[in-house]
Amino acid sequence: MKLPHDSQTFIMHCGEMGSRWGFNRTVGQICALLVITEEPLNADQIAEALSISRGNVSMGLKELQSWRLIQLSHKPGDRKEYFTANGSIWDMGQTIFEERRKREIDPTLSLLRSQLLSHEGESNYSIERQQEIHDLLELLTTWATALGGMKPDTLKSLMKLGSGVTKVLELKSKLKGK
Amino acid sequence: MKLPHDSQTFIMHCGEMGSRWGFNRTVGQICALLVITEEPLNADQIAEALSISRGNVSMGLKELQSWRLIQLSHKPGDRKEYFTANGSIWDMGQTIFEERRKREIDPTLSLLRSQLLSHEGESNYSIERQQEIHDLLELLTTWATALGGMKPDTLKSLMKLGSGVTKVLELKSKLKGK
DNA sequence: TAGAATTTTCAGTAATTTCTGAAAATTCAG
DNA sequence: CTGAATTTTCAGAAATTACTGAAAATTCTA
Repeated sequence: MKLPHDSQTFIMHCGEMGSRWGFNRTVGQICALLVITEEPLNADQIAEALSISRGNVSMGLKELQSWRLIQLSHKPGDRKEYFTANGSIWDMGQTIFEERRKREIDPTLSLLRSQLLSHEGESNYSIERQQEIHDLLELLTTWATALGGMKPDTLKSLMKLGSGVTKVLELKSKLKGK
Repeated sequence: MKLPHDSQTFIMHCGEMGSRWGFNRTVGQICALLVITEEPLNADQIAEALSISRGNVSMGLKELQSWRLIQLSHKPGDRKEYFTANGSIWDMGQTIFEERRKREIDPTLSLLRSQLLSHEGESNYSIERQQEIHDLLELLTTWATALGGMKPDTLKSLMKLGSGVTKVLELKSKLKGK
């Protein structure tokens, strides 16, 4: 399978960015390939398109499944497994956001909870700071969950508000004040 | 310098999480140490507290400065450089958020812009998808910039709204409708 | 300006992560 | 069941990233 030049460029870029996004080069490339390809692809096609080993593709697909970013499908009369990107770009964005929260925030939140439990009442600079981090992460998590629960369209209109949210906030606090 | 057990635990945890947060173990540890320590520390103290080499501390501090997460200070009659965490936990959170946007989103946005420019008018599945990603990232960036510009308190009250934002959104669209 | 104090750099080494390819496991049609 | 098709696993190799420590550079004092 020969890919057009711009697809190549995009896939290679995603490979290079992969590690910054929380996975490795190959996983980034496979994900990009599936996103810009309309038809489902099987592992052999992916391996050939990206010139990587069959085993590596298998591991990459497993990883992408754990991120809930790809979807498995089958073709009649073909025993191979085929894969496509899971949902719209927007859906995938939300999924990545959510998964990263789980991997990057949850473990720390859980550690801080236990730290603070076993030092209840005590008070020194270190504990106070850990408390502050805990509170920030907790707030962030609640907020992220709220956003994650929104339909893409609602979320989109919220984001389009941009800094206009401030005004809406003021409005709200005025109403509440009465 | 002997650190209390809970500080050790926290620092080691941050070291392990470091790579998920976009830097390496040592950088995570140094950052954690500075966050939970009230007094400014110099490079030798950091090296001793974490049992790492002087050179490694130097590199780590450079990295943390590039993230704008630490602040340099001096003591009268002491030529050494001392470091503290830069701002409140909340400030640091905002800084990390912003820096990560620069490192994780901006490069891709810029690549997609040029891809789309050189394929204007054309239309195939791959290009369409790249366009969608571009639009999502652009929206995200605008939104992030708006949030980044808010004072911590404003942002905090926005986040506390949680899913309540939806209601405010409805309110706004009603007002606009009139 | 000399030289002591301090920081930075970087070559070499250590540790970690990723990748390959072949063998093992699984799945499924007949 | 059998065995061919397919996927998964994983030991070892390759590539990448992180760390050390000593030498070079810088900064400051006197």
